[in-house]
Amino acid sequence: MPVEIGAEPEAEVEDDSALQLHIKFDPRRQVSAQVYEALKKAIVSLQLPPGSSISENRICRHIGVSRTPVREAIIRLVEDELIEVFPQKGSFVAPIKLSAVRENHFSRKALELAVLRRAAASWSALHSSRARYIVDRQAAALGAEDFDDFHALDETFHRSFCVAAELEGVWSTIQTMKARVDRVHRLSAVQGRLPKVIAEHGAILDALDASDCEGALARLEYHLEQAPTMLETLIGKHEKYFVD
Amino acid sequence: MPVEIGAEPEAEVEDDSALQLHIKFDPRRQVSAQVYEALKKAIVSLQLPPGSSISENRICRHIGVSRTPVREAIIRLVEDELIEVFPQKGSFVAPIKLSAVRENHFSRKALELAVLRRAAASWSALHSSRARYIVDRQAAALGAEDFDDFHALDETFHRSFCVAAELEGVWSTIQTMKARVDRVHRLSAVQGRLPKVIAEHGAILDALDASDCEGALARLEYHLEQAPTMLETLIGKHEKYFVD
DNA sequence: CATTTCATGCTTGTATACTAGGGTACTATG
DNA sequence: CATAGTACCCTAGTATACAAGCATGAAATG
Repeated sequence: MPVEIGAEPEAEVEDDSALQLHIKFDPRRQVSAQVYEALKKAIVSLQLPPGSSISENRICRHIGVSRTPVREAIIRLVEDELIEVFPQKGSFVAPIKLSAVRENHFSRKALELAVLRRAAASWSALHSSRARYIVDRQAAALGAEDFDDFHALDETFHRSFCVAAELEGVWSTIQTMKARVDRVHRLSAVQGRLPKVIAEHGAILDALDASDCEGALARLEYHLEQAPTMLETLIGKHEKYFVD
Repeated sequence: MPVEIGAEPEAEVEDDSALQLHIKFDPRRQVSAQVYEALKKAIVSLQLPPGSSISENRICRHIGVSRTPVREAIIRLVEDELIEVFPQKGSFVAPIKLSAVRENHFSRKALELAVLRRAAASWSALHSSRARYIVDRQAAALGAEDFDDFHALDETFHRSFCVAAELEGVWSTIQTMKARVDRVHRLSAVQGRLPKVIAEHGAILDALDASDCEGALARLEYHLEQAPTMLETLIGKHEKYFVD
């Protein structure tokens, strides 16, 4: 049963404060889509930690819309395995399931490696310069301590391999699995690993530019393997967030 | 329009006849989930061919529920890329998008091969006997010309590798991509390929039983490559189902 | 004081009403 | 006859109302 995992049992106060879903509504777009994006962003960024109550009523009152678009956003987030709904009891941000993290990491690695193998076959100077530009901007974001931008550029970098392989649709699949493990990455972001990320990205591009396909694959695999290595320490520090 | 006063139900050319969604409702389960399953089955089996109108009103009248659960089912099917919604115009069964078929096939192959590599490492006699039992039942289904059962057992067979690899959660990812290409498989089911499917399944198991991991991978890749080879002829025969 | 019972307020699930926009067929006008 | 306008109906998007299940706690009973 989803007993509240609230780190603060004494926090009787409406945790509406945690609901800083700063939505600036664009009336031309669907409300449900905008709610979905705002909630997903808040969950993945751990602004809404695992176990948080996602009451349809609270949210729709908070942002000033009816329950229907909120419900539709929640349905999509359940599909993403980021929210769990218990009928007649409540909806909650899903805990980080270790088996799911393991399996999604496995899938993501398999897909990205397969994509990279194909991208390497048609790698060009244009692809290289575009990717290096992304890495440069990522370094700038790190210097400016703009971590949201850093993560956004990280996605752009990995996506660029899908573009080079002319398999851009595969990226959406990777992204779905990435979203299911990204909360772990956010937890590990404080460990000072970010400079290494930039170096590893550059190393992959070096191998691609040298037409060293196998080397690029090895370096990407190494890069992707870094996150799980520190999983145990993370579990210890944030035990409340995990299950299994 | 030539509106006759007589309101004969049969006077309508409504393709309601195509909506043979025989749902026997289980009141204990959510209506929306049951509608989702029924619609998905009808779409994947081509009972609702690409381009069919999925009017929320028609469907909810047809099965006797309100629009809400139908809407929620449609939302999930949009996520599956099986339905396209055009606001203020209508919702329709998505056409088979060639680029998406190509990319989902790529992803599925990458994932299944990665899973099989791990399954081979822990392959046992028990895994083998279970899988061979599935193939046997598949042969029986083919003999009985029970193609629905055949396809269900086909899924079970491929899933068994995920079970053996202890990556059962990966199956749901594979299944999502499989659903996006399964309509093509249904079109090709008439080509008399089904006996070959059984033989190829057996060949994979033979390699696994012989601890020939690379051989098993090659045979699975061959097996998965069979569907796309006949894609061009299918496009010719059912041109209006495809785009791109 | 302990235990049972019931009232109340929460939750999500479902039904229905309303809004705004697009498509089409008919009509009026030139 | 041709064309432009208009009215109607259909669509999905959103809002609101109602139903049913669960949790909590207070009150009544032993």
